[in-house]
Amino acid sequence: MAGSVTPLQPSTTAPTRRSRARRGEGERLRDEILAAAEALLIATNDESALSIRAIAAAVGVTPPSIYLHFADRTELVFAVCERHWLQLEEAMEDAAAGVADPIERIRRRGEAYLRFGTEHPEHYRILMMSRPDDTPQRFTDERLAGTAGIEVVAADLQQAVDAGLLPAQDAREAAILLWMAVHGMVALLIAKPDFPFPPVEDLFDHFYRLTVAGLGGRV
Amino acid sequence: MAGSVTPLQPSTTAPTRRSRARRGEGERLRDEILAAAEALLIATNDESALSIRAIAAAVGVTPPSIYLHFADRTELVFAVCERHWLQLEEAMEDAAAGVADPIERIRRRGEAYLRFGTEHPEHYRILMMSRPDDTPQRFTDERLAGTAGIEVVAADLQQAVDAGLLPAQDAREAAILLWMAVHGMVALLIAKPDFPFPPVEDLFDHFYRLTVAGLGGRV
DNA sequence: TGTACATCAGTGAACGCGCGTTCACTGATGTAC
DNA sequence: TGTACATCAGTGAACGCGCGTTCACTGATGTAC
Repeated sequence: MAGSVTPLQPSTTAPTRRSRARRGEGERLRDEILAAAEALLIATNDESALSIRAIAAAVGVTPPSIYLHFADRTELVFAVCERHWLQLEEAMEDAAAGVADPIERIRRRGEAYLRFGTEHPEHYRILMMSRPDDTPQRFTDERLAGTAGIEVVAADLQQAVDAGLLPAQDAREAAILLWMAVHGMVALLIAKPDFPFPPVEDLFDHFYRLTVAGLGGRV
Repeated sequence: MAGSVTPLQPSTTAPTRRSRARRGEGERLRDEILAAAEALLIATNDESALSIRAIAAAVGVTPPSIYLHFADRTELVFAVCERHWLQLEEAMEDAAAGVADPIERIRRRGEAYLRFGTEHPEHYRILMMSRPDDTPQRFTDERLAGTAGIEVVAADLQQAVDAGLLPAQDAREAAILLWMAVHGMVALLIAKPDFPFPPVEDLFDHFYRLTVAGLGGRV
């Protein structure tokens, strides 16, 4: 058909006839590559669609050009992820900002985490569900703890304990437990999208009440 | 080096000089293929190592022979998984067998689930963490619910409610929540093996106490 | 104002790889007569 | 007891694919004189 869409074709996807960057503007391509990669990831919801060739085609450039800006594919994928690391961290921070009750802060962070995961399943998959060997080395574990909000949640828990809202307990371990639990929600929702789960809101609400009660707080 | 091991080489992996099956014993190869696939999966801990060619080599047979018994690669991988589905179900059943207290039964099932996941990470990954499109159609969602123990755990929860051990609640939804939480533990332990998690036993114990308290039971 | 030259963003063609799968075949095994 | 034939477990060679990556190059852009 004449009018049918042929994706991955530069003509439709990329700025018509990309013009070569001027001297000193080499970084422009880098941004375009990242943007195209991100668009591809969102459109296909499939990390394996992020091939050097596909990205190059989407940008409207030949594959070797990618290597002008990234050492290899892994680095590129990492760079794409990095944006989303930050986005996840930010979403959690924003959600908790200005809230006085430490337990409520935790709830909001959890909600933001859940929302991020369900709204960006393939990003979440890459960040948290991919094979360890595929994960670039720079994703250090401290970084991970930070992104997952372990430290801040532990701090909030500690504050709740100090305020007498929760009984004394190992805040860090509890924070890890919460992370694992909310990760389980996100991960299963992503991996089994057709499974007849109850509505996410109900699940999260139930989960939250269960958790707070479990930690010894008043629901 | 003369003595170095070259894996995936039939000579070392497979029965020396596999003899052709006799008439009517065609099924023998099918079993050998599955066994080799499973061995490969365990040895490499990597689903992508399960290529038709690698499996054929491990069995000591040519790639096309695989198609005598499996329609395609997906079917083969599925057949490998099927064994582990059953194994997981069985492990949970065995763990709960003969225990009178419904809450204790749930705990044992959870433990068994956790152990299965940590001991067979790649199997667990395929079953529960892979992309939905990669999952063979026959993995229906009812099947999944059964394997994850949703129904039996829900029944135990209901029994606990009826016995006055827990306050009234939606048993099925609670069971799904438990599944999600324990899945979160397994999935993160698998995906982030280098992360400094507290010892698994501590985590599970903490998790169990939190859960029971959260559900309204006495810890 | 004009020209030679250096710089640098990108190209074009090719490399070798492992993969799933197909196809026409071979040759041992068993069976009918 | 012997032989022709059907069956069936497996083979060997090849297909086309998309991939990451390398290499020598081109040609527009800017700069020095």
